[in-house]
Amino acid sequence: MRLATWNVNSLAVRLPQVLDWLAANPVDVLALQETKLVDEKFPQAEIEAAGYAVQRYGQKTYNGVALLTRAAPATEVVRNIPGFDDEQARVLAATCGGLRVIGAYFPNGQAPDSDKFAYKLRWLAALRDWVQAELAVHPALVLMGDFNIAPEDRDVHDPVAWAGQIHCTPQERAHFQGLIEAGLVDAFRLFEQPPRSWSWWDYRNLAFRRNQGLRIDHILVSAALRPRVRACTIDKEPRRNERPSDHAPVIVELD
DNA sequence: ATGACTCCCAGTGGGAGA
Repeated sequence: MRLATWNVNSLAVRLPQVLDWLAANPVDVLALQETKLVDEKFPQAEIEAAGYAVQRYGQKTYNGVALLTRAAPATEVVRNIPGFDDEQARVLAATCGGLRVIGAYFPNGQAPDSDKFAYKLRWLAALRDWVQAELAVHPALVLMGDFNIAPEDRDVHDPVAWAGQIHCTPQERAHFQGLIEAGLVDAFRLFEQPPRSWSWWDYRNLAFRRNQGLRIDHILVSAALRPRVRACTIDKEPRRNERPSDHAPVIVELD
């Protein structure tokens, strides 16, 4: 079984790339972030024609998430974090193929002294509490998405320049560790990986060509799933496309 | 270096992303 997460930075723009990618990489579950589409405008027919069932939760202009599932239907669908009042469409959870899958677009936070950062920290605290409760009910759980957190300095192309900046603050990293302490493991770090592995590269300044990026897109699996993890990789190919997303897909393979 | 690029909704610019 293979699952993947990809921040597509507008599904309206990136739909052909998503369909191409799924044809070449027929994962069982694909979590999308930053679809930037209200549900009525979601390209459901095109994706269903590619063999995937669709769960989507979007809004105009910003945010928006989806879960595409092949073969196994998604059930017990939850939108956003229960009990956390949020006008922003950031989370879809569903049960699929015996797994509890949470796809999430974590808040960016903009700057450490901003209201948006305070919202990010509140959101992260609510997510942790909810994930803990979900783990008690669903031991086989995957949390994946655009975390907007670089967990360690080795996840940052220039840790000195990024020190204390958004994605790299001690508060954000402590929240990432909180998810680990809740019983999840970073699937990417279960394996030896190429040095300077990133999942996002700035559109500006030839950052992709120079391989200057951050690893902020993650797949976390529960302890019960850890023995089943066979591989976790970042697929840089779509970042080489014309008009690419600034993020690359991350893929996990389970027995 | 208050930059750079891309997307969106707007409306001939500006916010947001990361």
